[in-house]
Amino acid sequence: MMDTFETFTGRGNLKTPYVQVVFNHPLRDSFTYRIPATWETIPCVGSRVLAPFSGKAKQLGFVVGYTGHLTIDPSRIKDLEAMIDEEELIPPLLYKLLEWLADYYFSSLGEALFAAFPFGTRNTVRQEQVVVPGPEWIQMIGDPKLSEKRRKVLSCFEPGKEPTPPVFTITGLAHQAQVTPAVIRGLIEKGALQLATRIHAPRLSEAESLYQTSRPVLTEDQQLTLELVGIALRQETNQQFLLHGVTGSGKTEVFLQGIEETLALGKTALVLVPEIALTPQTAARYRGRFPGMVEVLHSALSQPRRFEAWQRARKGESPIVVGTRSAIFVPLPRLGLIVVDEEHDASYKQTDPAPRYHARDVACYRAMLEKAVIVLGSATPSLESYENVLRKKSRLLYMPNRATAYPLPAVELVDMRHRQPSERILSMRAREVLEETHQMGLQSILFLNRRGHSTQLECRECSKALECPNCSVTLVWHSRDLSLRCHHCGYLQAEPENCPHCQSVWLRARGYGTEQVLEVVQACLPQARAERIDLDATQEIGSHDQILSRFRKGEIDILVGTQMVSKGIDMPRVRTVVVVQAETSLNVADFRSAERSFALLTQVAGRAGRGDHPGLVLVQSFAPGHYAIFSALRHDYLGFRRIETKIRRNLGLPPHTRLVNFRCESEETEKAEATIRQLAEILQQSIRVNGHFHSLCGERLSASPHPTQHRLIGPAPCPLEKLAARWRWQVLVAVRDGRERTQLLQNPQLYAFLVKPPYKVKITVDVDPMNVL
DNA sequence: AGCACGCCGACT
DNA sequence: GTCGGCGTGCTC
Repeated sequence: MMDTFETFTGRGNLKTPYVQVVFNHPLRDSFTYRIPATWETIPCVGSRVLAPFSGKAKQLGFVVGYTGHLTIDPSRIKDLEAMIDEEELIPPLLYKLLEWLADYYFSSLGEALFAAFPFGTRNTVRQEQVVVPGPEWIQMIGDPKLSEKRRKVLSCFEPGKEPTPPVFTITGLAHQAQVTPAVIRGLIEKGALQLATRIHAPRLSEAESLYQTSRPVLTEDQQLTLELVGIALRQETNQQFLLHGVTGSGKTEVFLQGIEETLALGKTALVLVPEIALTPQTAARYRGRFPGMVEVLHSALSQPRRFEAWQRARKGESPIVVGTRSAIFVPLPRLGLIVVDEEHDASYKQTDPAPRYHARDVACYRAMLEKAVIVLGSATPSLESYENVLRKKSRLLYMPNRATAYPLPAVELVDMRHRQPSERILSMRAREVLEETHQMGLQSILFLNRRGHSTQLECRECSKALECPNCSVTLVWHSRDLSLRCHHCGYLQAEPENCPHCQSVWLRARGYGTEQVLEVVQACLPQARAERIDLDATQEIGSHDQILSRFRKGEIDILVGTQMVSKGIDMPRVRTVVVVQAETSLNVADFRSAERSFALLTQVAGRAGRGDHPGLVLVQSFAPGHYAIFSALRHDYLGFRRIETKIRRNLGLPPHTRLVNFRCESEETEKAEATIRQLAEILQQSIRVNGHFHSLCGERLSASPHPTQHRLIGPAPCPLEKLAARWRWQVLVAVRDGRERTQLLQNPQLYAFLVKPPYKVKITVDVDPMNVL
């Protein structure tokens, strides 16, 4: 397929009348279509076509190649319906990247291509109708008999009015002039106004002008780092850097000036940011520095908007793109620099629909193909990225000093094992500090990674907790509407009067979440204005951004929240951060839970003391001896890494190996289990180590006598055994490197099993999975 | 993944 | 008697 691709990227010279097309479904086969004889040009590889597929449906597909001879009965071949893109939508290098991606992450090429082009199944080219003055405008506005309403509309286009030149949509103009759209249509008929099509109207937002900044003076760390990145950029070869900078060391400024150098070389730059961090402020900082040159791509954008932004990037009209995970596929021409900010963040890994890719890793491969420089930035680099430094695949850039006036905040541990009953949620020390901070006229943040009021409702008689009927988790009690909710499948029920098991009326709430923390704060400090920011609050009150901007303006004194407070808050008046229960994320059943906890604690602590006051961080914990917690207290990344790396090595887990997770789900747990055992059997057979096979279950972790190639972990029920009424089982395979992984997945017996799974069982393959064990 | 064809329950 | 449930197998 690749050689035909090389030959026929251009068009017009095709001798063979058939194209191969893939669709957005898991089938790996391409489908052959005839190019209608009437077509003057042929569609090129990486462009979209409309084709009749499966029944009477016309489906959008991507052209992936051409062929002259048919392998199936010619009478089954159908004609293409239409050509959607005149030119290739996916340029050759990006196409190559996606072929690699489909192979690496075990998805179909169609899924990969459609993931890179996330604009639905219809052609989304949209041109906006705008109103502009028509030929009769001058004469009409000069007419003294002109009606009041019409005059209002026409005067919107007088010279000197904002915006210049005046551009309105029909509804926009109607709103501006306080008339109905009918008035405007009347004026269009008269020729006083006319319609024009506009592709795009970039406007400088308020936030943007707020952040319009000039280059600040760099710290020594920043200067050195920038110099090294600059040298790499000028060499125009692929080079990978890991920028390890403490919170507040000014990584973003390095990125900004790196982009400046990139643009000066006539190249373009791509910045990836994690999902939650993409508050308008993040993008505004880039837009402010490079007005009119930045496209922002994220999930909240409407499809037409996203498509427009994508097109402008593709045509080189906007040389900078800032975006979340899927922005890694934006076809910027002459890509010179890729930045992956907060590279350790798990939201870069796509979990649900295939392809289950990791945008950071895709970025590294893309940088290689494009001969671009890539900078991964983090205050708490992932072990994988740090390992790449040790293996010389990547170069370390270290910024140990804060760029702000104050050093890293003092972190104080509050050992909750020795608390009074009254201090169940907030220790006396925390109450003191919150009050003191409030009296100083400064702000505080309380962090707890758990929504709701109480984590469970438990019967006092039979001591059973109420569980979700669809998932294997307890229901969380929400005080707002006295409801019980499942945080996984969205199940909702009213608080019951009796225990469903023994009918007892004695139900008690146990465990606490952000709702209860807020209650405690309000009870302790009634004089302070405290509010909550979590998924529920953003859905009830208003957007995440609204709450944050009120916090910034000082309308809120104390903010209680989940992960949402850990990012995107860079506010000078925050003195105190309280981590309500540091070990919550440690209890998650996953081998990365320590790493995630450490990163989260470091991240949250970094919110304090960014202005003119030294910061103070209180960490309340029942497990203060855990290395993730004590390392975070001391801002000791390297110490943490040393311990964690050793543990992972002993267990044969990443970064020393790579994992592939095979998951089975079914309505019946027996079916899922039986299937996963069959799968494990196939995997076991494909392990060619003279019968040496190491099963790794729970505690029984044995070091292998000789280095084995692959090793199975499981099969076992998934950490979330039942989700949305489906039972889940998994088996993990640890392989040493990418070559072994390829060998494993190319086993034809395995492939056959995966493509045709048993009745009513779904199998998913997750390469480099994030939430396992 | 969709979607059509195909064989068994509660409705006009 | 039919409308429609979703089980299963195919899609150039």
